[in-house]
Amino acid sequence: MSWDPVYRLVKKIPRGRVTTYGEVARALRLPGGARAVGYAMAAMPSGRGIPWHRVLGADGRIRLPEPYAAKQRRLLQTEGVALGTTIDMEVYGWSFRKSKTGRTAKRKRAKPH
DNA sequence: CATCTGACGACCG
DNA sequence: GCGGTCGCCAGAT
Repeated sequence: MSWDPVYRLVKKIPRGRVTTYGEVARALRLPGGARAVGYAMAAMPSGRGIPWHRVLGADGRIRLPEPYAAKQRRLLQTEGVALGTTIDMEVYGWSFRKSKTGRTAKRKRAKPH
């Protein structure tokens, strides 16, 4: 399937920064297709250097089943992302576009790794 | 070909 | 503020 654009976009996410499925879907012109993006992640070939763990739900919550969620949390922590009940998108959130509501511009203070 | 499901998101009660 | 429902796209059965 042609999920290449999705993978490429995810790979573009800087270390220590995260994004949402909806954000990716919008960047790929897939309105409402956030689920499709999630499906793409599930079908993602492992070992491709794709930082899939940097993709979260719009609420900054991990939308993965337990086994994967734990792994994702660990990976994010390794990158210096503060993991609470929900990840602070205003701090670690990252947009593919130049600027968006907050994100890169309004970010509070990313915890120094 | 019809229907359900899913690593989502927004709306409504 | 929270929980439930509907809508979105793609794949599987």
